[in-house]
Amino acid sequence: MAGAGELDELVDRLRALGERVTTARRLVLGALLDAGHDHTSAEQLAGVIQRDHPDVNLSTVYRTLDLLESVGLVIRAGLGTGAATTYHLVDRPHHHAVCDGCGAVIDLPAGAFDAVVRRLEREHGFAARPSHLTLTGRCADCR
Amino acid sequence: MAGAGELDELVDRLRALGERVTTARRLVLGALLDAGHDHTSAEQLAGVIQRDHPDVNLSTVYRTLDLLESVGLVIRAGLGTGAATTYHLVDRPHHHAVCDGCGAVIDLPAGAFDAVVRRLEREHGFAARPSHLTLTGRCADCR
DNA sequence: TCCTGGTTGCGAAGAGTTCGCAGAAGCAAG
DNA sequence: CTTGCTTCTGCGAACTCTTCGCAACCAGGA
Repeated sequence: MAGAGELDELVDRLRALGERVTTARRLVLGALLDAGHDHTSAEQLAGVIQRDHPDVNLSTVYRTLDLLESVGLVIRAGLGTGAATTYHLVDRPHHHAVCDGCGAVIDLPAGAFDAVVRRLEREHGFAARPSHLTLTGRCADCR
Repeated sequence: MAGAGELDELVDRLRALGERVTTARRLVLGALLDAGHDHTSAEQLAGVIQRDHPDVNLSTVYRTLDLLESVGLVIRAGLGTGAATTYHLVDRPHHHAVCDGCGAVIDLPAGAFDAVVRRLEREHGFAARPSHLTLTGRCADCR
C-alpha cells in the first residue's frame, strides 16, 4: 500500500486542474500508486479496485484513465499486438524498453535520450514527449 | 505501382527462407511495396488487394503479415489505442516518430539513435531492434 | 503427374475498448 | 445545510481489431 500523502497530492493536482474528484477516481489513482512503477492494464487496475469496491465498473476505469492521461497525470504505453494497453503514473520521467521475448517493460533513466530529443527538435521540428519513448528489442535474460 | 523487380526480389527472399510463395502472399507483398514508406493497416492492405482480387480474405492478410514479420521482412508499429496496428516492409532501417496530434508517422534516419542504442547495450544489456524505435510527441504542424 | 502438408476462405469467436442512457454524486451558491 | 446544475458512474450492449477451426485448395517436391 502506498502512503496516503502521495494519494492526497495526486487528488489535489486533479482538483487544481478543475476536474472533479470522485470515489472512483481516487481509487484508480490509489491503484496506480500501489502498482508503483509497474505497467498495469485497465483490467488489472479494475481487478485490484474491485477487491474492495466491487461496484466500480471497468468502463469507469477506462474513462478515468483517459481523463488522467488527458491532463498529463498518466501515460499509456501501447505495447505490441495482443497485449492490452498499459498505464502508469507520470511520477518521474523515464522511458520504456519492451522486450519482444518476454514482454518485460524495462524503465530507462530519463536522461538516456536527451541528446536525441534535442536533435529531433532541432532537425525535424518534432517535440518528443520526454516521458514517453518506447523501444523494442531483447532484454538481457531473453538473449 | 512499384517495380516488378522489387516484388520478385522479395518473393525470392521468402522462398529462400523456406516459405511457400502463394498468390495471396505475392499480393500482400505487392501491396506493401505500393504503400512505399507509408504505414498501412491490415485492413487497408486487404482493401487495396481486394480491388483486383476480391477473394483474398482479411484473415489471410493478417496471417501473411504475421509470417512476414516472423521472418523479418515486415515490422509492425503498434501505435496507440484505438488505431489499428500498422505494418511496413523492412526495406531500410529507420525509426518512427508518431505525432499525438494528427497521428502522422514520421520516419527518422537510421543513425539518429545509434549512440543511445550502443549505450543501452553497454549499460542495460538490452539489444534494441535497430529498425524499430518509436517515440511520440508533436510534429511541427501540430505545435 | 501425383502426393502431402502447408495455406486459404469463410464464418464465428475472442479480447479489449467505447458508447448511450438513466440514476447518482460532486461542487458551488444561497 | 439545502438546492440545483453539471458531470460522473454503473450497466449492458455494441464496436473494432484480431485470431481460430475447419474443410477445400494449391505449391512444390518426387
